[in-house]
Amino acid sequence: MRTIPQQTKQLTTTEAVVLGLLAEGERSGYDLLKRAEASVGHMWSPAKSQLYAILPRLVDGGLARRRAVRQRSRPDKQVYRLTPVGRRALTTWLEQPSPRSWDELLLKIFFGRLVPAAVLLQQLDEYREREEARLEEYRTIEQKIADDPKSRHGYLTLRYGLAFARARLRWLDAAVKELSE
Amino acid sequence: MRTIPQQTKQLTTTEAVVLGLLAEGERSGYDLLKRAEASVGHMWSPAKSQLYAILPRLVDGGLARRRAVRQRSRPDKQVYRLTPVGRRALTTWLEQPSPRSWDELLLKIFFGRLVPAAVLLQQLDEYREREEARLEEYRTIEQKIADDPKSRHGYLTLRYGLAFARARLRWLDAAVKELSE
DNA sequence: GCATACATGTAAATGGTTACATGATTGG
DNA sequence: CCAATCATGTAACCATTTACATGTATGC
Repeated sequence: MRTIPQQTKQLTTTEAVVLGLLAEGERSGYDLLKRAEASVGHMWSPAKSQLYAILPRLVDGGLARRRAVRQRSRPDKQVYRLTPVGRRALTTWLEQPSPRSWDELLLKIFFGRLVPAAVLLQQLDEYREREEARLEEYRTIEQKIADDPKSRHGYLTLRYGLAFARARLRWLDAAVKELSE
Repeated sequence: MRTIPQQTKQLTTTEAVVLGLLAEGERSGYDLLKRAEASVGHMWSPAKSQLYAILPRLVDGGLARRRAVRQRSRPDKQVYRLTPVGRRALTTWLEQPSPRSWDELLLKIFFGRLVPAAVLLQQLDEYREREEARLEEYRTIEQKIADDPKSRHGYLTLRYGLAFARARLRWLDAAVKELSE
């Protein structure tokens, strides 16, 4: 049995996003920046310098392959393509439980077509619990400060928290429903 | 005319938060960590090491003063208090237009009692425009991908964006109303 | 006897942003 | 002629996190 080269180290969010975009097909750094801007960029957008730093790293790690493309009327470019190892790293990232933040959860949903719906449902479920706990916490705080005129400003931000915890739970419900079909 | 010592450099968000908490009164690093956890921590919470790094910097910059407190049954501690310069730096930060993120906007509201309501209303107003633009953008995208089965996952995250842009606008309305009284 | 709260820090790594640098081609 | 697009990077800086380090006092 041969051992498959493994990325032991965890992907950073930015790396995962780059892999996710690369999963659509062969792309140059410039392409990736444009694509990101128009889609996933609303959730996560790397700086140019960071992107160009990451791409060679992915190649070194065996997650992507580079190919030089000659062009006449444009500057030559390097295009990158996912390797099977890279694709595996991406799905592993997608499967990895307990997203650390909403952004991460959303990214996993965004790139979720690469993975069975059950994986996403699990991610959503885990987050639901956290969100419910948070809502509970906010409600406790609310009862403490609701009518205290001194905490007017704090109360405003708390109301933001309450509204958003509830909205997130509603979205989670809808997402679970949608992905269960 | 004497020149007042000025912090020319912008405060980082974490520094602003520390100043904000210090505005409540004299506190030790340990106190600040506890306080943050229970209140502003839901929006912004610095690591321990960062807090302990920032406090001496504030003293160096003339924004805070340090005082050693001897204790019998507890380890001795250092408590920090805002100087007038520090308070000024904080209100300048609060007044500074165009918050770069929601987090920053929320923090400014949270510490907003230190500043006339008009300042906050201006901040809210600026953000409203941005949020309306964003909602517009999302709606444009929605029309493009709504019925494309290939963008099911992207559509889910877009719906998150739409729901939240709308929720933010509702919150902005409520906040403006509340602060206009 | 052990966990927790009190109290403060250092060292190292990392992940990311901003600014700088260059240059060809296309379209108005 | 000028602006925008295509194309790729380096250098410097920064804010922040994680891990390490130490020690007392209180309450169960």
